[in-house]
Amino acid sequence: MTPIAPPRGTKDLLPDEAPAWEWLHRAHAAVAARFGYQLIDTPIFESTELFARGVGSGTDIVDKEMYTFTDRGGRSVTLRPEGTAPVVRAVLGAHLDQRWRPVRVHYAMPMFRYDRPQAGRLRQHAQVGVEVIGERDPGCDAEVIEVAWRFIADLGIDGVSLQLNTLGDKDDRLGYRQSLLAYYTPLRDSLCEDCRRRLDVNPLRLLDCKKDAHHVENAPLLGDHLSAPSREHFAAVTGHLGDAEIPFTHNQRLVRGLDYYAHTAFEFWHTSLAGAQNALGGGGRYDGLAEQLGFAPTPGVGHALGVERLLTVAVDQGIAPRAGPPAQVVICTVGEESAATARTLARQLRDRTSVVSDVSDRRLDRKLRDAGRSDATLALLVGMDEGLVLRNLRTRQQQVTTSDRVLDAVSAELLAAAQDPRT
RNA sequence: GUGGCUAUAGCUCAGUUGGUUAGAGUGCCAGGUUGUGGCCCUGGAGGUCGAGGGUUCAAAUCCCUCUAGCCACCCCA
Repeated sequence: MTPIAPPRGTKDLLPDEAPAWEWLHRAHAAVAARFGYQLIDTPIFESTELFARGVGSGTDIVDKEMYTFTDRGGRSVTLRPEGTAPVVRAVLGAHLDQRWRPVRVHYAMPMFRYDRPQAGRLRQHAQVGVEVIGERDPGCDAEVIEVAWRFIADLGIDGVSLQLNTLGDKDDRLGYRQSLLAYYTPLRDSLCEDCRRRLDVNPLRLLDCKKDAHHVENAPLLGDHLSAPSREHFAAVTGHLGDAEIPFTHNQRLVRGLDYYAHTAFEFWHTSLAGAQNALGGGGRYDGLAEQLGFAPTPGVGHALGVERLLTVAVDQGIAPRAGPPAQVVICTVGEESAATARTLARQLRDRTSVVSDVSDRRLDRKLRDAGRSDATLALLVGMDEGLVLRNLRTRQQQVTTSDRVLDAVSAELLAAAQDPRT
C-alpha cells in the first residue's frame, strides 16, 4: 500500500521550521499594531460570487486558479484565493466603518490557488497583510507601504526593491486602454501568441511581455493618460514615501492582475528568489471594490506578503530563528523501577522549566546521546546507585543531588547556562 | 493550463548491451559497556526499484498511462 502523501501543492509546517514561521507572524502583527491595525480573520471559504465579483472575470485568479466546489446544499463555494475581498466584505458587512474611519486591520491567512505547483508557488500558501478601509487620502497608500517596508526591515531581510506605479482611476484606464488598442491592433500579426490573447482579454498585460519588448518600448504610457487628480494622488504618495525615506522604482509597466485596483499599485521584489517567483508581495488601492460587492462606495488600500517566500529569503540570509530544544531537561531512567520517580520529578520540575522523561529500556548512552542531540541543557539521571545525578550536557559536568535539592540545583544550572555566552 | 527534466533504503546516490537473491555511504536498532553523549569493533532491521498496465523465457533497465517533484511559460504570494 502506498503511503498517503499530502495533496498536490501543499506543504507541512514541521517543528524545525515552526519557530521561523511564528517569528515572522509575530513581527508582522507587531508592526501592524504599532500603526494601529487590529487583527481580523475571515472564513477559509466564501461564496464563489465574492471573488467572481470582487476580483473580476478576466483575471487569472478567477478564470483558471479558483479552488471551487459545490457543497452539499448545492451552493458554489471557493477556497479563498486572496484576502482583500473577504476582509472588505467582513469589515463593511459588520459596519465597522460606521464607528470610526478608516478601519485598519491586519491578517495572517492561508490562501488557495489551483495552479501548477513550482518552487515558490504552492496551491496553499499563507499571506500576511493589512487593509485600510474608508479613506482615500494618499497618506494611507504610503502608510500600508511603510508598514510592509518596516516589517521587512524588522525581519532583517535585505535586497528588496519597491516597484511603484499608478493605474489612475477607472476613466484614466479606459482612455489608456483605447490608445493601447489603437497602438497594438495594427501590430497584431507581429505579436507573440500570448500577446494576441492579451490584446483580446486584458490589454494592460501587454506591457508585461518580454518577447515583444520592442513593441512595449514604443507603446503609449499610462502616465500620459492620467487626469490631474490622479497625478496629484500619485505625487502625494511618492512625496510621503520620500518623507519616510523609502526608496522606490517608478515602474510604469507594473500592472497588477486584479480588477479592483485604482491609483497606487506596488510590488516588493527580491532578486534571490528562484525563477520568476520573485515577488514577495504587493498591494494597492481598490476604491471600486466595495461597490462591486454591493456595499456603499468605500475606498481602501492594503498590502499582502507571501509568508513562504519571505521565509525562503530569511532562511537563505541566515536570519530566520532555528528551532530550540523541545525541553531544557531530559530525565533519563536507569532500571525499570525508576520510571515512577522520574514522573514525579518531572511533574515537580515543570513548575520551573520544560521537562521530558526517557523511561525507555534503552541503554543509558543512547539516552544521553539523544538528549544531547535534542539540544537540551540538562540531563537528570534517575536510578543510579549514588542517587540523583544532574548532568550539564554542555559542560559535561555532573553532580549528585537529592530529591529535596534537585529543583534548586536545576534552576541554578539553567541560570548558569543561560548566562554562558557560548550558548 | 502548456512544454521539458526527474522518481531505486529515513537521507545522498550506484546499478553495464534487459540476465540469479537490487548495492554503497550515511542514518537507524542492538551487542561489545546491567551505568555516561565521541571514536572504534560486531551484528541486525529497513526496498512490491513512485503507481498501474504492456513487450519478453527474463524488466529497476524497453513501451504506454497515471501520480508527484523540479525547471521554463502563464501568472502571481
